[in-house]
Formats: sequence, C-alpha cells, structure tokens
Amino acid sequence: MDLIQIMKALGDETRLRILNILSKSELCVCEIEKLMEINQSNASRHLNKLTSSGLIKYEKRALYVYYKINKDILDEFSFLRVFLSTELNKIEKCRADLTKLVDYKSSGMSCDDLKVGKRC
Amino acid sequence: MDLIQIMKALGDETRLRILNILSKSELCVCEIEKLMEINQSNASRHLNKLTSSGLIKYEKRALYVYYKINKDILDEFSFLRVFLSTELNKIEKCRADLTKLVDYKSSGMSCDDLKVGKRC
DNA sequence: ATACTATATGAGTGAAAGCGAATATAGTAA
DNA sequence: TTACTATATTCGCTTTCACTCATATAGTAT
Repeated sequence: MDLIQIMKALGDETRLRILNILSKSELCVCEIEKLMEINQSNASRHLNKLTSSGLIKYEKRALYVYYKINKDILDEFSFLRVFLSTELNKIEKCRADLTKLVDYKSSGMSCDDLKVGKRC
Repeated sequence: MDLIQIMKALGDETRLRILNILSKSELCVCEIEKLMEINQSNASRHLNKLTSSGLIKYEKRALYVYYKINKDILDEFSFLRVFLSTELNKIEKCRADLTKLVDYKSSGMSCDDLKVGKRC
C-alpha cells in the first residue's frame, strides 16, 4: 500500500466523513448515501478511492455491498489509529454524521427503510 | 489550522521529503534545493504550501530564509508526531535525503559552498 | 424470460494542482 | 547610487480531481 495514495485519500472532507462512520460500523453504500446526504455516484466514487488506497474494504452480500475499515492497514500505518481516533471528531460534520448513525442504528431500521424515506 | 489542508499538504512526495529533512534540521531554501535536487521555483512553491498549511514556519536571516517544522502543530495534531517518526523513513528517497543531509552537516559546509558546486 | 434494484462507470465540466521558464521583489554588498 | 543574490511570484501548460447526469452491470425477484 502506498503512503502517498493514502494521504491523498485522506485529503478530502467527504472521504474523512465516510471513514468516520465506517470506523464505527460496517455500512452498505445506500446507508452511506442516506446518512451523509450525498448522491449515489459520489458515494461510489469516494468509496472506490478509499478502497484502492487500501483504507477500506468491502464484501458483497446479496444485492448490497458492505464497506468497512481495513484493519490491516491500521497495523501497517500506525499513525492511522491515532488519526482516526483523535482527528475526525474535531470535524463538525463528522460529529453530526455520528449522531445520525447512532439514531439510525438504534431505530432498528434497515437500508430498505431509508429508501422509502422513513426518518429515524 | 485546517486538517484537510494539512492532509493535502502531506499527499505529495516532494513535500514529504522536505518535511523529512526539516524534521532533522532547520534549513534555508537553497540548501533544500541542492540536497533534494529540485529547482528553486518548485522548492519555493512546496515550502509555501507547507507553510500555509501550518506544518512548517520560517525566519528570515540576512539574505536567507530558514525553514523549520512548526512544533505547535505537532501538539495540535498528535498523529503528526507518529507520522513523521514512523512513516517517512519507509520512503526510500527520504532515507537517501537524510544521508545527504548528514554528509552535508558533517562536512562543515555552508549553503554558499553548495552554490559553488562543491560536493560534500 | 422480464422487471427491478444496488452499485459502478462513462462522459463532460470546472476547479485545483504541479511543473518549468521567466520575471519580480527585497534585501545585501560595493 | 548600481550590481548582485536569495527567494517569491507570474505565466502558460498539462494533469488530476471532484462533481453531476446519464448509462451500464450484475444480481434478485417474479
């Protein structure tokens, strides 16, 4: 894994927000879209960039693609753990995203519900 | 200081190399140019980007501008210390730059000597 | 098979970034 | 003053990036 690519991937607010929520929970693409209020194309592209830099990985299950933090890379680049645990929380949007994530998770809703437009 | 700007500044090999040598020693622009074998325009631009992101600072003395790591930012963003101390050394060019820096420092030469083309 | 759905990808656009060459600036030296 | 020097900045160019809209893909459901 290339450090420069990792740093480039980390130099974008949307991607930091994605990493932030993924560091708390595995999520599928449509959950990320809805929670962060970004469009599908954008979500997919940023996820692709995070994946190719090695920061996250994914697993297909049925129709959905679930993304999660790639823990191997946290071991390889030890500053990343410090970074994720101390810096993201300083970003206001990241804190707001986490609030929404907690609400969503505690509501017992699935991503299908998000699609129908339910609020949690 | 803006985290995103810092991460962008860190997403470039030349700037990582500059940070690498500055983390060992305060240096003027022409020393950086000569040690790293980059041109003056480029050196100045990268130094400007590192400065405006807050990672380094400078001090003018006579004709020269001396750059050094901004320690305040290492306190503000704690992952940076880990980053500087563990990641840069993994980059081959950074290791080579440090070798040249050590040679230069131990030669007792000044940046004027570098200009004349002396080798250390 | 068809219809549907989640995700990825292509094409186009405007903004940003990086580079080399040339020029400007500001301060030193004579 | 003039000449010189270290550094910064501008210009023109090329590449990369983030975004939106539209379309493709691949798998599910019927």
